[in-house]
Amino acid sequence: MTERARIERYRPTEIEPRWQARWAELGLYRTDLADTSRPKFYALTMYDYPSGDLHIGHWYAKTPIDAIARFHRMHGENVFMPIGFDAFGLPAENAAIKNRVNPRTWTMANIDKMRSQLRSMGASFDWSAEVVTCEPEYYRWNQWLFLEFLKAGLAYRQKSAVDWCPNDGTLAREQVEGTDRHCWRCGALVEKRELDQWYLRVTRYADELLNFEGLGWPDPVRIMQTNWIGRSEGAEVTFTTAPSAHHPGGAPLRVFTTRPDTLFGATFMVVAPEHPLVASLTAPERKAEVDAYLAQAAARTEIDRLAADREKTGVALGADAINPVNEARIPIFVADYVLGSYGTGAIMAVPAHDERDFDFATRFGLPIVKVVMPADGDPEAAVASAFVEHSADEVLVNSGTFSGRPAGEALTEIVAWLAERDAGQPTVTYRLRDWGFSRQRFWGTPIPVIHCERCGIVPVPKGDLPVLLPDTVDYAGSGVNPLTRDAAFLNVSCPTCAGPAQRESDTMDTFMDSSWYWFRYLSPHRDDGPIDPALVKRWTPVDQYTGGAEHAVLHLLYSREITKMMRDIGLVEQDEPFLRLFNQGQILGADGERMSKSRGNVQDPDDLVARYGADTIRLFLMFMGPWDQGGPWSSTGIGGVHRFLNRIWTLALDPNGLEGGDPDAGKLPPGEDAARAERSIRMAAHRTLRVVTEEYAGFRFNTMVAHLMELANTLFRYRGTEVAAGPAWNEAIGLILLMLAPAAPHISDELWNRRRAASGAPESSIHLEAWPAVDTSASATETREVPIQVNGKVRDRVTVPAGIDQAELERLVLARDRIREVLAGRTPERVIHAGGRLVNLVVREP
RNA sequence: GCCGAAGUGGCGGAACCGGCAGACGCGGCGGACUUAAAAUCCGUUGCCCGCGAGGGCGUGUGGGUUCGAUCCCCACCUUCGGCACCA
Repeated sequence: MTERARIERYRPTEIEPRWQARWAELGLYRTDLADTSRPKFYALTMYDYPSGDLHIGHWYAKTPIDAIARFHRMHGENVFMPIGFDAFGLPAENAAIKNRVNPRTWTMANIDKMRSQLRSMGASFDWSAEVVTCEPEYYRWNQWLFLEFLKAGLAYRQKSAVDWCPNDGTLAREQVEGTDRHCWRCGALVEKRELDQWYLRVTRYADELLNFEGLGWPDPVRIMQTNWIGRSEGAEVTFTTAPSAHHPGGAPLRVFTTRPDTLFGATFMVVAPEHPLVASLTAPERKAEVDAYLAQAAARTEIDRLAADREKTGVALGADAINPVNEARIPIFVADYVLGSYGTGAIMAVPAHDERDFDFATRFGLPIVKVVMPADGDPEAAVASAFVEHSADEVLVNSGTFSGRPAGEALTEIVAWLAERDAGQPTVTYRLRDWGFSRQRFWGTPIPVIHCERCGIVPVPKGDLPVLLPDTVDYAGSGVNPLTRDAAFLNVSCPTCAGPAQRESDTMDTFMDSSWYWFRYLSPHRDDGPIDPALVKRWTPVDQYTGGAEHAVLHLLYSREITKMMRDIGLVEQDEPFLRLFNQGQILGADGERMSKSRGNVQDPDDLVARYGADTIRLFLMFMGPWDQGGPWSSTGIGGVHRFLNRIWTLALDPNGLEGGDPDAGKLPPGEDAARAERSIRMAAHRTLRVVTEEYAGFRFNTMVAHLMELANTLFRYRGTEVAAGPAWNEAIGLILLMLAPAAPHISDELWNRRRAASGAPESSIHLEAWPAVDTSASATETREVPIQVNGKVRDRVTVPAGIDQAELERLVLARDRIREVLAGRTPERVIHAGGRLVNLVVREP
C-alpha cells in the first residue's frame, strides 16, 4: 500500500481539459477537405436545437459516433465530423414573447452554453465547419434554393386548410399535441382554416422515395417511410351525375378505388365536405341540412373526424350518380369519413366489401349487395359484415357479364372494359402530400417573394438576398407573426414594376434548414453559392449518419426529398443524402418519461462530469446496453465503469504494485511459468483486439467495453508477478490503450504519453496512432475445452489439443469415467460433432 | 384496428450462423487491509433439493420441428414506438 501511495491518482478533471486544449492546439480534428491522399469518411450526427441545456441524452447520441469517427481516423481515413445548430424554431419565440427579447439573443446565448458543454465531452468535432442556421449566411441559401425550386416548378402557392388555434393563430403540424389535438402552448382545441400557403412539390418523388436500394438504413425507418408514402394501386372510375330538377346532370364524378372488381356492388356514393360538386349537386330542399353538416364538419377537430371507432355521419345531397357498368342510379351523400385530400375526394361505396361503407349503409338503411364471395358460397345469404378478404378462389356474383369470373381476373377485365369506354383507367394514388412549407412565424427564414398588385407574385431578385429578418421585433404579447405588423419589412417596391408592393410575411418550415445542412458544412462561409460543388462531389453522400428514429418521416424524409430537388435543379449529382443510417435509442428520465425541464427529470451531464470525468460518462453510456435501445436513465453502475478506468490507470502506471487483500497477489497462476504466462497475456490481448475491432465496426459498444474490462481483469491477475512490466505485459497495455482511445480519449492519451515520457520519448497524441493489427499466432489456442452432452444435457467436458480429429475426440469422450457412468452401459446410437464446438451422445432412454 | 420493435437472474444486459444460458457490470453475501469508516483488493452469487458428489427446474405463455431451441415455425399474452375512416 506504500507502493500504491507512490503513484499519482487518476484525476480526470485535471487531465481532460488539458488534453482538450492540446488537441485543439494541434488541430487534430480540423479536417483538410482538400486532402485526397486518404479515403474520406463523412460522419454526421443530427445537429441539435439549442434549447439551452445539454442533457445526458445529447451525450448518449454523440459519444458513440465520436468513437466511430476516431476509429476510422486510426484506420487511416480522412474523417470529417462537423457540428452545428438548428437555430430557428418555436421555443426561441416563446422565450422571446415571455421575456420580451429578440429570439436571436436567446438562441445565441443558448448556443454559447451548448458549445462549451459539447466541448467538455472531448468529442472530435471539426468546429471550424460549424453551421448556425439562423445566421443570414446560412438562411440566405434557403432563400436561394427556394427561388430555384420556384423557377423549376417545384414550389407553388395554393389555398388550403391549415391547423389553427383560436388564441395563437396558425400552428405547424408538430405544434398540435395529444389525441384531442390541442395547441401545445395554450391547450385550446385546434381547428382548420383555409389559408394561402407555399408548398414544395415532393409528391413528384413518391415512387423514387420508395426505392432504398444501396442504402444501409434500418428496416423500421424504411417501413415507416414506405407506409407514409402509402403507394396504392387501383383505378379511377368515372361516374356521371344524373339529371334532376336542380342539376342538369352529365357531370363526371370521379372516384379512386383499389377494388374495381366490386364496382357492381356500389349502392351509393360519398363525397368529402370539401368536394367541388357539393354545392351544385345539393337539392334546394336539402340545402339547409347540407350547409349545417358542412359547417359542423369544418369546425370539427381532426381527431373527431378521423377516429376510426366514431359513428359515421353524413347527409344525402338529394342527387344521384350513374354507375358506368350497369347504368344504376345511386344516391350521393356528403360525409366526413371521406377525405378531400386523398384520391379524388369521392368514393363509390360498396358496403358488402368495405367496413366503413358497411357501417354507413347500416346506419342509413342503404342496400348492401354482395358481389364477391368464395367459389362455394351462397350468393343470396345475408351480409352480416363486410367481406374484404382477397383469396385465390373468389368469384364475382351479381355482376352482369362478369359474374362467375375469378375476382382477380375480373378486376383487370373491368378496368379494361371501362378504359375502352373512357370511363376509367388504372391509377396509382399516394398518401404522401406535398410539403406545406409556409409558417406564420417570425423566427424562420423569410420566404423571398413579393406580392405586387399589378405583377402578382414576384420572386426577390437573387442579388437582393438575403431577405433579412428585422433586428427588432415586437410580439405585442401575442403569438401572431410580428412580421405582419412590421411596415419597414413589409412595404417594398415591386422589383418588376417598381410600384408599391408587400413582402411575403410567411417564413419557411424550419425543417428546410435541416434538409441540406450537411452540404453546407463543407463550405459554411461560402458566399457565391449554397454549396461547393467540388467538395460536395468528393465528400457526399454522408457515409454514416446517426440520430433518433423520431425523425423517420420528418427530417429523414425531407432530407431525401430536398436532395432530389437539389439534384433536379442541377446542384448535386447524388440521389440520396445518407448512405448508412443508425438510429440510436432515446434516454428517458428516471421516471421512464421523455426528459424535459417541465417534468423535472432532466439529467445534467455537467454534474456527472465534475464527479467522474467525461471518459467515465462516455464509457458508461456505451456500456449501458445496445446503442439502438436507449431506456430510462439510471446512474447505477457508473461506479463500475469508473473503477475500470482506475484499474487501467493502475495497470499502466503501477504494474509491479501489490494490493493487500489478495492472498495470491504477486504469484503466477498455479501451473504457469513465466513463458506460459507471457503467452497467456499475449493471447488475451490479441483475442480482445480481434473482437473489439469487430465490435466497434458493428456498433456493439456495450460488449466492446465488456471485453476491455475482461482484458483488464486478466492483466490484473498478473500484476506484481515476474511478468508484469515485461514485453508481453507492455504490449498488452499498449493495445488496451489503443483500443480504449476512441471511446475514452483523454485517459488513453494521458497514459500513452506518461508511458512515452517514462521511456524518454517525446509527446505524441495517441489519436495519431494507427489501429493495431491482430497477431494471429498469438491469439491461436493450443488446446480447447469441449463440452460433452448426453441427450442434449451437458454431463462433462474435456480439454483436447486444438487440432484433434473427430475419431480421436470420440474415443477420448467415450473413455471418460464420468461419461461411462452416465451412459450406464448403453451404447450411443449417434454421436453429434457440432463443428468441433461440442459433442452430443444420443442414447435411447432406458 | 393496422405496421414495427421487444419480453432472459434482484437490476442493466451477454450468448454474432440452431450447439456450454446468464459474459461484463451493478447490487447482495463472505473475506483481506484498517483503531474505525471510506477507498482498494480477493472470493462467491439463477431458482429448488442435497452435508456432499450430484440431481431437478429455468430465456413471457401454450404447442411444434430438431440429436440439440433464448434463436426456427404456429397460436396467444404483455410492454414500447409509429400510423390511424387513405377508399
